[in-house]
Amino acid sequence: MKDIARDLGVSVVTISKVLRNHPDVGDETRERVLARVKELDYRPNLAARSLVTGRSYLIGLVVPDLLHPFFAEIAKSISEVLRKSGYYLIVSSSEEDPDLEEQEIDQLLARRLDALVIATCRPTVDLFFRIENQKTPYVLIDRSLPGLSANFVGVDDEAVGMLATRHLIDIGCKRIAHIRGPETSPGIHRMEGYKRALAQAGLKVVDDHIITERKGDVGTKQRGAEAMSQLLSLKPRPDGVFCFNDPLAMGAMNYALDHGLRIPDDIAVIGCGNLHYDDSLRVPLSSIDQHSRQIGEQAASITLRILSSKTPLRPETVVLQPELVVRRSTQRRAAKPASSKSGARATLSGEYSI
Amino acid sequence: MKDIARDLGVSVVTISKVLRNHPDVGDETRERVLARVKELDYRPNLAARSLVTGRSYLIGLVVPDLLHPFFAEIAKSISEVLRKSGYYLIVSSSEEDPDLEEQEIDQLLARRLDALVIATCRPTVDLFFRIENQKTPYVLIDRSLPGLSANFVGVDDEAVGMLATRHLIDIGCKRIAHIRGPETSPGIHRMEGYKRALAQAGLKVVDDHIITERKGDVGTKQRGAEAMSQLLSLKPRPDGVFCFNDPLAMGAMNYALDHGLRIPDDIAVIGCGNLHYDDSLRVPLSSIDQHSRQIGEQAASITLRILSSKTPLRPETVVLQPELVVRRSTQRRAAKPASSKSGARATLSGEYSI
DNA sequence: TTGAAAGCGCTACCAG
DNA sequence: CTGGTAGCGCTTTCAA
Repeated sequence: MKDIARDLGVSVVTISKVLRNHPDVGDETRERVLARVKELDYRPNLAARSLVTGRSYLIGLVVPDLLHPFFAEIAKSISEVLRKSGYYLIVSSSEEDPDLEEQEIDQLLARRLDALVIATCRPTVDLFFRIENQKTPYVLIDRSLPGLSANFVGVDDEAVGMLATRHLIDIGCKRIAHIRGPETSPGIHRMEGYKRALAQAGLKVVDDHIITERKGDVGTKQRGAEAMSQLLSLKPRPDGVFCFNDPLAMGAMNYALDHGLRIPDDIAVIGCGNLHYDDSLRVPLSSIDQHSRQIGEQAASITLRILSSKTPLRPETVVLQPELVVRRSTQRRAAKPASSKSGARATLSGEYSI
Repeated sequence: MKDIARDLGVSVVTISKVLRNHPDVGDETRERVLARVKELDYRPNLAARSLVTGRSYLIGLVVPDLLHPFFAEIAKSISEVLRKSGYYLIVSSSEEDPDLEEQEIDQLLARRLDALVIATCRPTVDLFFRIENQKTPYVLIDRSLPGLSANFVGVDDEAVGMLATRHLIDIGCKRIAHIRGPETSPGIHRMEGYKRALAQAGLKVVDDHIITERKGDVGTKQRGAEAMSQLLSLKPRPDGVFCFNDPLAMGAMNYALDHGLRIPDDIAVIGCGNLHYDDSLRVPLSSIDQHSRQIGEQAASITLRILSSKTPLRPETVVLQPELVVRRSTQRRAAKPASSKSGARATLSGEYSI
């Protein structure tokens, strides 16, 4: 910048103004500066700029696993929305490791980002108080934390559990199992929904029917297979399984099929996530859609709202209603009429905001 | 920092030293500083630091699509390697849009990152000369650009095409089609490999057997279905298809199955990417593994090497050899013995570096 | 319309 | 071991 100033015989201030489209600058001068800037392919140092303005136009996103399509899709939708307002997304992955997540967040805080969007895998709230201390605004997605009043966008996980379980009941399952997720809010609430649906139908909760994920595990597909093997050793054998997510369901289905069972006739399976490959599996998988795109978009909107507001806003919560997508893995002969190539969408659409 | 200095009656310089583990500081002073830092949960402003040191410890990664597991996996592996050396990854997605990619790269350059890793979707080299002008080191992955002598890590795409096509020939296919990829180096070279394998086997290249992706398209799965529908209208019908990647193959298989064909008996299908769900599909999909993890790791190593070298290194090229993974979609009755649950791995392992 | 001076938060350099 | 001074590349403020 100094160089350009010297070359052109103007001051750095003038250049700075031109670069920011400040009106206070003569047309001819502006042209000359622009020409030289283009010539040199000069780009102002944004880090230096944000040091003085106090705004980086950088938003951090922390997810537990970028390889999971659910989070990849969220990253994509957040990024799209932010970009329109000139914000830029930094994505980082905690690999489902609370300690790594802390490091990542520390790093992002130290870089003085304008805001953070976090799908946390931490069990406690302490870290978030520290974030608040730094006055960095943040939005939680997918997973909420009890005792923390923060911005949150996610799906109604209890409804997920109820929708899935009730569907299994509807198609005639009597012994419904649940391969549950981790000890985060979705894992907990989906299981609660499962239990509640059973109770409402007058069915008992059988302890052996609930398979708990061991911690610190990676391959959720293999995970699903192990869980299914446990379930199949039970007698009487369950005739329906609600899986915490689709990768788990995929592994579970594979195991059942490889052991000679028919899906859904011998055992029906439903997952959650409605991933794009669900309809191409050995048996197309019924699932609960959690509206990942919308989660991202809402999280981004809230972030932008906070950033553009002069006064601190009070925390906002957006809970999306899940949606049942029926495919072959739960379509029994005499069951519901609903059916189509891409799966029939049913019930409970819409969203509400508290 | 100033505040701490005032509170403790020491200078900011001392604090700075403590924070960077500089040896030149008294034990007692160090303790006092550390204590106060912890107390305030103080984090030095890394942006300010990098402004003066000229190093941000930030590496940018630009991929065409984060939702694609291939790139997600690369992102993950790069990040893991870099983290160990204290570098941090900024991921951004170009959505297969050359203009967007340019914007993203401009943005990253303006932030003065230490290096860039790019899977480009641009057809021309101009942008990269601009990057070189800025003296920002970069490594190309997956896609190379003719006429550009840059660091590159990728798979031998011609070998991919040959391996896949030869395999189809081996199992007895006579009319082998190719659903090709975009006009980037992998798309081009895989097709060349396909043609070469045909030629080597004395088979003719039939124009109608090569389906070209229309540009500016999104859903590669639907893409595959459309391509397959074209192929099935041919007479005589092809009896084998090599697809540019697995999502494409997934769509193609679905279409064929939905139209009453048997895979592999009526038509064999092979893809590329060896994605984690390949073995769970309606017909488990044979594929060519491109070693995504290794691509990421190598790219990260090269980056680190450049960053730690005082003198500019000359461009490095790493070409990984692809690997055939056989599953049901190409396993015909009387064919190769190779077979196992997770697919049999065959041939050409290893890697070489030029 | 232009630019000189001050300073964002930090580190490099060198004198004490 | 400690700290004053200068300066990274930019923007802000305000006087000319």
